Amino acid sequence: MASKGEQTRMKLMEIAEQHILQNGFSATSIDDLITEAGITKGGFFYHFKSKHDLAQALMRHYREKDELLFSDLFLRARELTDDPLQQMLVFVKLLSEMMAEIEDLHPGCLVASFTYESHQVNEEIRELTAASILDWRRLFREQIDRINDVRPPNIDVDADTLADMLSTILEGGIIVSRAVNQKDILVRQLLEYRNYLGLLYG
Amino acid sequence: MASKGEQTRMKLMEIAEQHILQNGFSATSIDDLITEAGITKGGFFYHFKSKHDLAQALMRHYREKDELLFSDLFLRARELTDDPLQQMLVFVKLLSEMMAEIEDLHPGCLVASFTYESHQVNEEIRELTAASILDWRRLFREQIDRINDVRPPNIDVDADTLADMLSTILEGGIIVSRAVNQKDILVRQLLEYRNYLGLLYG
DNA sequence: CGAAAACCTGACCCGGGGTACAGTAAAAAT
DNA sequence: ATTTTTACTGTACCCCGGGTCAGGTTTTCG
Repeated sequence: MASKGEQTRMKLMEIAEQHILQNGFSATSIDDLITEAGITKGGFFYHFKSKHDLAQALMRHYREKDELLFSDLFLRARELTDDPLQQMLVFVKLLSEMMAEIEDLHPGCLVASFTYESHQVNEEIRELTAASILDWRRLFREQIDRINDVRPPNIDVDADTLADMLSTILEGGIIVSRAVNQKDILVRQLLEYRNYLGLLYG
Repeated sequence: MASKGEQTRMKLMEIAEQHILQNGFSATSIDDLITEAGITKGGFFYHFKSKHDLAQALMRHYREKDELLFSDLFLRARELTDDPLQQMLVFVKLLSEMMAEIEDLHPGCLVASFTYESHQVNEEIRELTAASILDWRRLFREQIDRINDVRPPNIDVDADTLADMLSTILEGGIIVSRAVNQKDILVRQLLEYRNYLGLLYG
């Protein structure tokens, strides 16, 4: 089991994620975090040597977490069907269901948070946000290549662009959903991506 | 011509927009703005009664500006063709070209900035961000309705969702472009929306 | 049991941020 | 030309945030 220190560290990271998604990185004060975590300033700086250090740890952690999540959803999709297109359609469906099931508040993404505060974070964090997006591109693109191996698309599209489109709709859908305070918009947008794939390969 | 006060006010708003898009609202200090504008703190508070007041003025201004811009692009599209679908395709094309032409830095959107700092801004600003998105929905939806009047789509899609998809791709495309530092991604994503429309009504 | 390592406390520093306001210069109005 | 309005300047205030540090407590492990 996790040591006491690891638990506190994790707790801080979870609290920080929520704060950053609602308030942004700059407006997330260490005071807020430690108050909610029930520790003191010294305790915070025992775990993280600075606020940026926390942000880096956060990005690293959620990059891994997303990789695992997406891989898992693909695995589940591949158990249901052998057709790459169907697998992709199931993947997006599962993803949309996950998004719908986030109970409290709206879904958010640290990549977007840090991107809109890019001048407030250091180079390592910017690299991590870029790396996350490129992870997703690679993962989605692999599946799209598999689809293309089975049957060509009805019109000529760039595989990377089609892969990025899913990230784009995720990030954009989150913003539009939150801006108008309607959670179902994100789900609908993801399903619209499915429609596009259907027409492209149907 | 604009009075001296109006000019300074505008200058402050322009500087503030850039700062907010790069650093976020919370990290945008009044000191930064007045230094760049060449005035002092007192001068700032002559024009805006608070930082939030500036943010509200900004959102109001850019909501109007976007409305005008989008309307203008539609007008230009309607001069080129009478077919509603072609008009929409031209509109998106013009929009993508505009985005490509922003010389310095990457495109950004205040709606996204404020959305990811929603707990840092007041209710009026949140209402203005929602109103902006709903403006776009109405504008895009009107055009989609015209397309549907001419010919039905090949698959059943919700007109509002299809309208929101353009906002989604815009917002998402901005984030993905900025995150990986490749401006052409946004353009490609917008063109992908065109492809979708093409397949949907082709 | 005892020592070493891990974990945390709480007071303090320092710079910066938003705000207020009294006074001043420049522009506009009469 | 004089008054009035507009557009500021300069300064002082207070709080808040990131970060430091010397020491205290709790775990872990031999």
